Amino acid sequence: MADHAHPVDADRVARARTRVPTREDAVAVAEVLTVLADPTRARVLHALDAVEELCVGDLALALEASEDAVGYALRVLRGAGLVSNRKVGRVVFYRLAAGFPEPLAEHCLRALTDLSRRSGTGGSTP
Amino acid sequence: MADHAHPVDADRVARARTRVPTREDAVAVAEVLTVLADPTRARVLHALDAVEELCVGDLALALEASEDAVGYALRVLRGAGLVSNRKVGRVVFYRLAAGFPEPLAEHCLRALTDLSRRSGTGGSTP
DNA sequence: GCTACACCCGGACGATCGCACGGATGTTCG
DNA sequence: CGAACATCCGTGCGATCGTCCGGGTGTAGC
Repeated sequence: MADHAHPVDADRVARARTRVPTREDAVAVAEVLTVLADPTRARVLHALDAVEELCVGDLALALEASEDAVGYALRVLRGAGLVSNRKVGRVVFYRLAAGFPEPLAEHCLRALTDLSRRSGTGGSTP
Repeated sequence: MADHAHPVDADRVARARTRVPTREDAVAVAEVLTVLADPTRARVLHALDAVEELCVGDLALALEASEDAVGYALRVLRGAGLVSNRKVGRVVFYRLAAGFPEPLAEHCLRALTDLSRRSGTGGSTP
């Protein structure tokens, strides 16, 4: 399947092979990250982390986003099992799911927020 | 601009507003995460983290991916400033960029790998 | 010089994503 | 009982993404 049969560093290739995750695993990770890699969804998670619960309308107010956008974001987050909802009357309150991907994901978000604030988006330092 | 003028929990909304990142910041984070949220790119980073340097062809061998896919992944990673390249003759060696986004990103990747291995993609805990 | 090689680049195609729009569901109030 | 409300769902559009294809650049060896 490879276009050339001449590994320059056969040793390193073999070593790398043992430490590179399976494509299957990588796809799973990518799916989780794809869910986090959206401005609206990330902000929804931050908001839900800041306060315990919020309903859809209030969430839209807090994020200054359209209710459609928030609704779609919540739909995706729910599909990924990251948030859970509690229905009280005609209002639906959302919160972070009980088994939220460890505080690690939140760590990840916060760390990257800090990072992006420091160096900007495409900034490199040659 | 909001469709309804009746916040259910005006207090929580105000509190959430102070802790939710700017949309601008969220976009920056989303861009970084989008770069990581791809099976090929994530595996490239893992491989480069495992061994010091690898050239494109060997990288394709280690990942069992087409050279085109690896080439595109490296192009994107380079554009994001996550990898740097060293040219020796006609071979180009890639490594993690000197100012790699802290080991945090790698932490994040590893943690999510572990997570995805435990519960799968859409797994809930009944 | 000329061929083979390792890699890069630009365009094209299919797939997916995020959001806006319309309609539908269940709930509260007069 | 009927109207207003908060939210959900399916559809469509514009944009972006990832990969494949063909051709190009610079180097190593004969």
